[in-house]
Amino acid sequence: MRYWLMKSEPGDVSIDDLAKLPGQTVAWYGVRNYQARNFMRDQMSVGDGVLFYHSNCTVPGIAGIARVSSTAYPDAKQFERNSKYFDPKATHETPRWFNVDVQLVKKVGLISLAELRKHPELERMRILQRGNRLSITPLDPAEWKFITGKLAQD
DNA sequence: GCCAACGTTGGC
DNA sequence: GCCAACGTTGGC
Repeated sequence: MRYWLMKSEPGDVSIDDLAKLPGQTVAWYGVRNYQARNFMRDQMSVGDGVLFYHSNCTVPGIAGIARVSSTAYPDAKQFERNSKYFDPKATHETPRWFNVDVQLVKKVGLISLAELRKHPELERMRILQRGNRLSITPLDPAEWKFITGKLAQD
């Protein structure tokens, strides 16, 4: 059992968008960074905990709790010629990009980035490090417990 | 919209 | 394999 923070731009898929999808589940397509891809492909298991993070928006922060609901499989968008995620070097025989499915567990009151920064317990989180841009980052179990137990409000 | 930080690309 | 140029991310 591992824990992850996964960024989504609410203009693309917000927590409310996720809540409306069939099964409240979304294919986490479009990751085009090898480190983030490897986390999904090599380390994620069904049931892993996910903090759903809103990035690149008015108030960035954690918007909900979710879970990994599939193992990794080839990202369909890499094969779609008219998609912005199309990759001409990817083939069905040797796909380059993978994604898991993510299912909503519950929406929480937004835990802003500013709020996260207030807690010394969280100071080692990747998301709080200067220059961090990785869209998927692992969380320590203690960080997961602190955030879901102490900061998350229904 | 700015811009610092970082990842990727491609010429050599 | 180096590294300059370029593109992207994402907070502010």
